[in-house]
Amino acid sequence: MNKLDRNFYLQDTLKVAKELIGMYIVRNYNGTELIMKITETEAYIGSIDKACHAYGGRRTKRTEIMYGIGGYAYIYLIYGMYNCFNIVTEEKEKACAVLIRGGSPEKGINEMSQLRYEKAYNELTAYQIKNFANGPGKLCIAMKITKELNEKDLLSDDFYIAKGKKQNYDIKCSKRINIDYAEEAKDFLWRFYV
DNA sequence: TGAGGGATGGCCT
DNA sequence: GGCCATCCCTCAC
Repeated sequence: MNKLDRNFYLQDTLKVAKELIGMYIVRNYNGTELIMKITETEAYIGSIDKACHAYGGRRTKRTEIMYGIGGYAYIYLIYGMYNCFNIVTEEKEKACAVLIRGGSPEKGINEMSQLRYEKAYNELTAYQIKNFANGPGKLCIAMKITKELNEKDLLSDDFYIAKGKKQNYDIKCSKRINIDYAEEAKDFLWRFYV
């Protein structure tokens, strides 16, 4: 696969969030290559964004990786049970990131199906297929993305993002999800999907 | 097809 | 001690 280089991640966060649509998350899990096509992202823009963990320059042990240079994974536990996978963007100290909100399985589908439902893919119901990875927590379950991958460099060989074939996606944008606490920032159109 | 609620634990004040 | 960038089941329609 055609791995993205560092410069890609150093661009404007909204641009990165949009261009990630249609690209691939590649992960080597116990010798099996898992590939997920990205279908939904959200941008979180550092100190100015009330929905961002780094809003107002808030800097803690958890958010420290966001203050580093782009191209690293920021993975955290949400609601006590689920992981969310983010990609840090832009230069050091910007504390911006893109949340991967959804994807569709491309390779290693049966392995991912086992991780997700403990069933072979061809045994899944239509409902389960529809809900395979259409949410940040679900996507992380399917690819076994856990805290162990937090702060990992996405230029590594076993966990990275790869360019898709040149395709024209009809990319839509909308408000972000479940950030009602973020006041005016909840209305920013920083969610992208196909 | 959609609303309602419970599970669950790290993080931060 | 309260808050969460979620998911899934149940139940009604």
